[in-house]
This record gives sequence, structure tokens and C-alpha cells, in this order.
Amino acid sequence: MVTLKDVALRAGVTKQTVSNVINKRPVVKPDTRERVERAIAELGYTPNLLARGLATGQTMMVGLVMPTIANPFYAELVEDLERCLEEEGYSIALCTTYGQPERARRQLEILKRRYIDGLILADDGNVGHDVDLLTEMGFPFVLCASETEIPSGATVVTFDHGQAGYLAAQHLRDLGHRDIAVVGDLPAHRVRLEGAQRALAEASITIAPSRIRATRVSSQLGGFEAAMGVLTEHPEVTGVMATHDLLALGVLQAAAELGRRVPEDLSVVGIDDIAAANQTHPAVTTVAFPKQSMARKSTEFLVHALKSGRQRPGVTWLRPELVVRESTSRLTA
Amino acid sequence: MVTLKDVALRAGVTKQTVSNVINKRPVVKPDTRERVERAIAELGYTPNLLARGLATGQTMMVGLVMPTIANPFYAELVEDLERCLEEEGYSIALCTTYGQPERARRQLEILKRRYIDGLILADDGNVGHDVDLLTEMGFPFVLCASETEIPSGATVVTFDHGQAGYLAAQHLRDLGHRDIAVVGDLPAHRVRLEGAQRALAEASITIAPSRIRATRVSSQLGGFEAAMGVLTEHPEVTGVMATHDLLALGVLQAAAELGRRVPEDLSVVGIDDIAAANQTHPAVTTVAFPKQSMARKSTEFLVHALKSGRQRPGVTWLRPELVVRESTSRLTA
DNA sequence: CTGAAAGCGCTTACAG
DNA sequence: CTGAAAGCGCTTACAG
Repeated sequence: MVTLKDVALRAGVTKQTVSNVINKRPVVKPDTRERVERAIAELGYTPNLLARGLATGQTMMVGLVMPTIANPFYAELVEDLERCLEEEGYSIALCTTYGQPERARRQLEILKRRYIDGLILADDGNVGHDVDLLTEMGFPFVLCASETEIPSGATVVTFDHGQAGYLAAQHLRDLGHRDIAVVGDLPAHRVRLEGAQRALAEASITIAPSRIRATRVSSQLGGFEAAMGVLTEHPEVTGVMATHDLLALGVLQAAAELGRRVPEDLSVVGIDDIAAANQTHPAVTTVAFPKQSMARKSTEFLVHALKSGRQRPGVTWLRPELVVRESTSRLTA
Repeated sequence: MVTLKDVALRAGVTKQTVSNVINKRPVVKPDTRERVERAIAELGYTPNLLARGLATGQTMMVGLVMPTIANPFYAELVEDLERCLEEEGYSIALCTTYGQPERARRQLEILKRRYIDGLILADDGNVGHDVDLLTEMGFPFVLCASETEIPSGATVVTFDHGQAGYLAAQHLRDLGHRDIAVVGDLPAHRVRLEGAQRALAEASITIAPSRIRATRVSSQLGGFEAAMGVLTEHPEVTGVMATHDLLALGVLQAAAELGRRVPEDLSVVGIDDIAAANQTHPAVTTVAFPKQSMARKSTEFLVHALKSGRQRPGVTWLRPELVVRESTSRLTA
């Protein structure tokens, strides 16, 4: 393995000068610089990041703490973050917690010993309680918050879930739907439901309690079951809002099972915009969360904290957007 | 930040002795050991992994190079690997390549500079060509191979894709199906198709070329389109094998669209056993790849190479397993 | 079983 | 603009 010393020897200068060249310090005479650069190229030298990290206290690694990447949402967030962080020269150490606080703590302990520069964590509602722990660990961090309570005193980037519900319901309302059912991951998605109710209230529509169906499990299957129930009991429903896309996929299946054509007989709208939502037939109209903005903002805040040396607490709200596809249409009758 | 020195000072010994205690070298007198351990606890000392890495050449990090974790298969593999590696004390640095060789090369370059201990890469058919590059980089690596050509000279863990196709088709065959269609990601999944043909040949069944449909895109939508085509043109088909589960989901949708009940009118079998396959209604019968075994084996080989100091080239084949769910049934008249 | 010294490969003041 | 020295926090022979 070739080191600074080898390069210095070859170029006939000291390690210091080589270091100056590498770090682009404008104190090296042009011809010296060129000699050093030639030696670097000839030897194929690349700095040992470990040694540099030890010397400078900067490892150029950031830790990513996620509940699970088996959930496409987090997987995509990780990829977006990786791209953003890469541009800034950072590599990522990945830790998944499976929502287990004790596991999260252990992972953080290890990251601390590795002296990563900073941390981006997706709040699954557990880690948020550890803001104190995180703060006392001493390195900058940014929280990508889920729908659960927004922790204070931290730098947080989060989505406006109420607005998402609002947009989904507003869309159904504007298409003329009046008898609307909700298939939802409740009470977790309470805020989304409230947003929907707000949109409908503007047209003096209320969702009958009998039309609001909490799912047994938060999956496609759960959406299927809930939709089978509500659509069988209340066939007059013309629009269904699912509080997330996986449920919407289940609603689609229930509609097929019951012989109701989507969107001709039934409009279905979801929230999240997972990839699968655009893979079904018909493709699902949904409300997209700007994941890429979340990645970009989080990176921006973290890098700022890293460079300035101090963290700027506060909450940044990201606005969701309606994506109209094929599963919704104007009420005809 | 508390260091070895602080502990040594507090315990009234030298750094060497503290190091001996930490590394559990059985050369420390019991009461000295206890004194040191008390000091460690009181100070809350944990070794700086960066410094240790520089001194020993062991960072206890392994790099994971994956095409993308947006594909649930790789995401789950990463999680399984994380769990296995964690048990051995390793953290993971994640790199996604998006199947771009040039990107992969850049990522490897950075990992090299970080002096990770070893590498596990999922072969997306690109990285396999870089066995030479990898070998010359000098650290141990294990390849989790995809269906494409198996690189030689490396330590490889892979699935028997032919066997997967065999099991899927054998299942349909044993249920009495004779007119079988294939919806496939071809030619990529050629080996799976050949396995299927082998199983059917045992019962003197051949798949008519008109029944083999390559998908336009390798997604649920692609499966839908291909199935619509083949089922419309050949309504006498009673069983469909999809070369992977995402396609099978599309086949299910096509069946619904065409008013054919699954499994009463049509049996559908997939391959992969992605989570979604067990979320649909009906749940998809499929052939599962033992991802966890892949993670365990890969970790085992890597750790062995790390400890023994040399890599043992060779290919390990992992056998898939049939998982019977609701989308297949015996052919009735 | 314990102590003093050198080294891992960098960077960073500090003289010249 | 360049050189000699100390230091980041560990580990590892090597004496005692």
C-alpha cells in the first residue's frame, strides 16, 4: 500500500508538501505541485481515509438510521440520501432498528465509536424519544419525521400529512363524489383523516362513521378486508380514500372481487406514491410525498451543521402533491 | 472524549495494561483487571474504532455493494446480511450502483480508501466482470450472484434458478395442468424457463412457442400486458408460470380483467417469494429463494476469509423451495 | 504480569 | 513557500 511518505520520497519533497498539494492549499510552487502530482499519479496514491479521520476528526461518513429498508419508502429515502450525501463526499453507514429502541441505542453506540461525522435518522416514533440521547452523543443529526409527534429541540424535516389527506379528499370531492369511504391505518393516520374531513367539510360533506373503516393489518391484505366490508355494507359509496397506497392496492382488489370497475363504478385514491401504485392496472391516483426534497433538505441541514459547527433546531414542512392517474374519474350518474 | 490514557491514569496503570484488559488478553492480574474495569465503567470509556483500525488494519466494517435497494429482494438481502454481520461485530457501509459499472468502480475506490475489511456484492451482471478489479484491490469479497453468468475464480453464493423453474412447472404439472403458458422476463430468465421445460418434459408436455410471452418491461405492468396477450389469444390455457413474482401479480390482474377466477379457472405460479406475493388476494403460490441462507453463507465465507487471511474460491448453490398458497389448484375437467 | 517505545498514515502549528 | 516535529488514539513487539 502506497502512503504519503512514498509519494514524498518519489517527488523529492516532504510529507507536508504532499499533504498541501492533496488538500489544494495554495501555498505550493507550481512546479513543485506538478512534480508531486506526477508522483501521485505514477504511484496510484490515494489518501487513507482512516488516518485522515483520526488526524482531523472528520471521517466523511454519516450514519443512516432507519426502521427498516424492507419498506420501500425507507429504501427509496436511503437511496435519495445516498445520492445527496455522495455529492458532498460522504459515505454512509447503514443501521436498521426494526423499530426496537434498544436496538437503535446499540447501533448509535457503535456509530459513536466509529466517529461518524453526523447522523440522519428516520423517526419511526421510537427514536424521536431519544432526542436527548442523541444530543448528548455530541454529533449533529437530522430527523426525518414520520407522522407521529414531532420532537422539539431538534432539526426536523417532515411531511404535512394533514395536507396529504386534504388533497386526496379534495380530488374526490371535485370529481363530484359525495358518498366517500375511508379505508385507513387508524389511529396512526388520524392526521390524514382529519385533513380529508376538512376538505369535504368545505363542500358540506361529512363522512359517515359507518364509512370509516380501520384496517386490521397495515398492508394490502388489510386494505382488501376493510374495503370488502365497507363496500359490501354500503354499495352506494362511489369514492374510497385509502390512507396509504398499500391499502389502496387492496381496495382495488376488493373492487375487482366485487365486480366493480375502477374508475367507472368506483374511484380510489391513495397516499404516498409508492412505486407499486404506478404498476397496477388501473394505475392508482395518489398523493405523493416529496421524498427527494426530504433527502435534499436533510443533507443540506446536516452539511450546514457539520460546516458551521452548530445545529439549527426547527421543523421544516414539506408539501405533498396530488398525482392523478387512472383510478379516479368524475362521478357520472 | 475519554481515551485509553484517561483510563490508564485513573486506574494507575499504563495504556498497555488497559489495552490488554479491553482485548481480554489473559495476562492481567485479577485485581489489576478489576481496577481497570472500574475505571472504564466510571469514565464511560469506549475504544475509538478509527484509531484501532489504523493500528490493526482491521476496521470491522464491511462494504455492501448492491444494484439498488429499491428492489425489495436486495433490500431484504441487505437486512439479512446486516443481522448476520452484526453478530460477528461488523458494521456495514452501503453502496448502490444502479447497475452502472462506472459508478460501481467509483464506490469501490472509496471503500478501498476507507480500508474496510471485506466486501459482499450482489452481482447484477455488471460487477461480475470486475472480479479482476476486485481481486487486485486486495481485500476479501463474496459475490451473491444473480442469474447471469457465474464468474469464476471468486467466492460465489448463488441460487439454482433452473431448479426454481423446475419446481414451479412441476407443481402445475402435478396439479394436472397440460396447457401451460409462460410470462417471462426473457431472455434474462432463460435458465428458469429451461428448468420449467425440463419438468414438463418429464410428463411429455411441451410448451408451445405461442404460449411463451416475453414481457416488454420487467414489472407488474409487463406481466399484465403479456398475460392479457397470451390469455386472450389462447383462452384454453389453464396454468401460467411467471418467471418472477412481480409478473405474477400482473397476471393476476389480467385474469381479473378477463373475468377468469384464480385459481378456479386459472392457476398462477411465480418465483422469488417477494413479500407482496403473500399480500394479494388470492395469495400467490411461488418458489422461494433462501435469501437468509444466502446472507448466512456469504457472511460465513467472508468471515472465514477475514480470519484465515485467504479466500476460498468456489460456487455454493442454494436450493429454492416451493411455497403453495392460493393461486394454484388442481385442474378440474 | 507490567512499563517504555515505536508505529499505523495522516494533519497541523511552528520555525526557517 | 518548504522542512522537522508533535499528535490523533490505538496496538504491538520488546525489555524488565
